[in-house]
Amino acid sequence: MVTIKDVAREAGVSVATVSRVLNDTGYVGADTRKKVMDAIAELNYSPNEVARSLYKRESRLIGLLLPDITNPFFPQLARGVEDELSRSGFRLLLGNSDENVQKELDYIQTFVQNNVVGIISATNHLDYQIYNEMKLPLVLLDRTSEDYPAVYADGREGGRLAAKTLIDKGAKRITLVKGPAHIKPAQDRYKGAIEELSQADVDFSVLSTTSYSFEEAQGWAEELFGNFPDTDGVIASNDIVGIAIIHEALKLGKRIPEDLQIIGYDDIPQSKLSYPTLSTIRQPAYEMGREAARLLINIIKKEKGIDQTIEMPVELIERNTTRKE
Amino acid sequence: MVTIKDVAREAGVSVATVSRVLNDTGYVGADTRKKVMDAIAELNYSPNEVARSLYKRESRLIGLLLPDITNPFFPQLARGVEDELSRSGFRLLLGNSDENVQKELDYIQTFVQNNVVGIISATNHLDYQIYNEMKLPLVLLDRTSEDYPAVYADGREGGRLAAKTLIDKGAKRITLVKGPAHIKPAQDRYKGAIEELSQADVDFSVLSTTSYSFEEAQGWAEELFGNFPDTDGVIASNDIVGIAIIHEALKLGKRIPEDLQIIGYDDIPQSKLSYPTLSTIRQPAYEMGREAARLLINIIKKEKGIDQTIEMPVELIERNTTRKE
DNA sequence: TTGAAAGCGCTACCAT
DNA sequence: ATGGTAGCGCTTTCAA
Repeated sequence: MVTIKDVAREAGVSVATVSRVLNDTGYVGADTRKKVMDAIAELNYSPNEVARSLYKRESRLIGLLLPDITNPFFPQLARGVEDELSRSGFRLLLGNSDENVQKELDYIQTFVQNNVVGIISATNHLDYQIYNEMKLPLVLLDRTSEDYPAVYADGREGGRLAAKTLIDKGAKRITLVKGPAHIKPAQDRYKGAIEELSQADVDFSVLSTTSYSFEEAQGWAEELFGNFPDTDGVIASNDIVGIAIIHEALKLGKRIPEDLQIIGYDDIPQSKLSYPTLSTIRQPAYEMGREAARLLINIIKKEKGIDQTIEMPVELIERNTTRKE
Repeated sequence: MVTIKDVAREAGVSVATVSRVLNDTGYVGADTRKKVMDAIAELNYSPNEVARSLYKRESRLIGLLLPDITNPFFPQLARGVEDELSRSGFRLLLGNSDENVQKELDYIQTFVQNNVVGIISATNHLDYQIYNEMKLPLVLLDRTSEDYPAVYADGREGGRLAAKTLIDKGAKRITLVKGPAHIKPAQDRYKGAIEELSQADVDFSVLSTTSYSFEEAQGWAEELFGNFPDTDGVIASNDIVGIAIIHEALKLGKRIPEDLQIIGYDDIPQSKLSYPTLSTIRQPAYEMGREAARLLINIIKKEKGIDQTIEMPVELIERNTTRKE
């Protein structure tokens, strides 16, 4: 390992001087600078971030806490975060919490132990207690909050939009799939949809579910048609569930969208590869990730916009599981 | 920030003693140990990993380099890696390379600068030069290699299996979708399929593609039926492309699997949510991730099995895009 | 404009 | 069994 000492020796100067050119701080003579630069190039030196971090008590690392990267909504978020962050030279320490408080705490501890300079969390379970105690900048992602800066999509509006779309397109017996109770954004959508549904001249029922997972999605779909066989419009809790419902409906011989309309939520990439392609409410996941990263960087740099809360717009994507009318 | 000094003071002992109980090294009297433990609990102390890392010249961090987490095959790998790694107390520094050499180099530099104790790379572009120069333990994932320990699925066999399946089930005019040239595992599959195809009594054509992405998958599908409208069996380069092909085929009014059989590759979670559900060759992505992590940990601990190369089995998953017969 | 040296929090060696 | 302390690689005073 080549250290700052080696560079200093090679350049014939002190380590202090090398540090100065490295960080572009304080006075350094032009020729001295050149000697140092040459030595750095010669030795192919790059500074040890750990030593830096120890002295400055902050690293160039940012902690990202996700429920589960295996759920296709989150890679998009993560990618947005990473792309934006790396523009400012930050890197990502990643953790999946599985909505498990202990795992979440473990990761937060790791983050703190490694001097991360900020945290982005898309987690749903934890109460703020722990976040309050640590003094690190925190941005919540895919999550609203009174207490912390947050980036999220307008779930209430999304729910309304989903319901309104189905109503406008003539669905009369709508089934609303209610997402997991502990996931806040899922409840927002639900509420939005209920608002719209209860004011309209339609029948509607609710199917409560407890997960978004691939494994269970098919089960929800079966349950749905078991309980509400004559439904002609489904508001799915997300695209995965929506796609599972398409699948089940086709198996039962229903015509989509003639007999049954379906609208999803999220607009994950594969929703345009379903057959028929899934109409859905789009959350701009990648952009949400970027915004969260941007916000966190601002906070770190103590620039304007701190404590901001950014609500991203939601958008109807009309594909082929809703009628053209 | 509470440091080892604070604990020492609180417990009325020296920092050396605290360090000993922390690391369970050397002699510590039972009562002293208790005092220290109490002080740690009292102060809610947890050691600064950065300081540790600086002294020991190694952290508890491992670098994971992926082409693109947004491609649904990789989250599975990543999750397997993370789950296994965290059992041994390691954490993940994540980077997406986009198969871009510069990004890859940047991440490797970050890894080194942060004293990671090992690297797992699922990248395709880089020549080994850079990996050779750094002395860190490296495990290649989803990638074969003469020079490094690697975990991969048997692509050759997978390709053969895919081809054999279609042949056995009576496809006569098969189109083989060849994956991106720079992706080694894609070429292995291709070769395996060619082997089988060229020995069988079937017509076959090849469609060359340059990406696996969602965005372009539909384009490949259109091109496929444009060039080979009467094909009755498609070996897709992966599941995403396979699903796009289902989609396009249905649009063209083809019956699946009566007129057209399709077989995918990977068995990503959403392949069982397509309609019809996609028959495919399964790569055990999650397990591959775990194996890679396990292997790396062994190497780090200098245990047996170093330099191992682990070939994971591939498996035919029969769903509804192939005939039952 | 430059260098010497203290110190970031920790581990491990050498004493006792 | 315990404590003192050097040193990991770096940054930042303070002096010169």
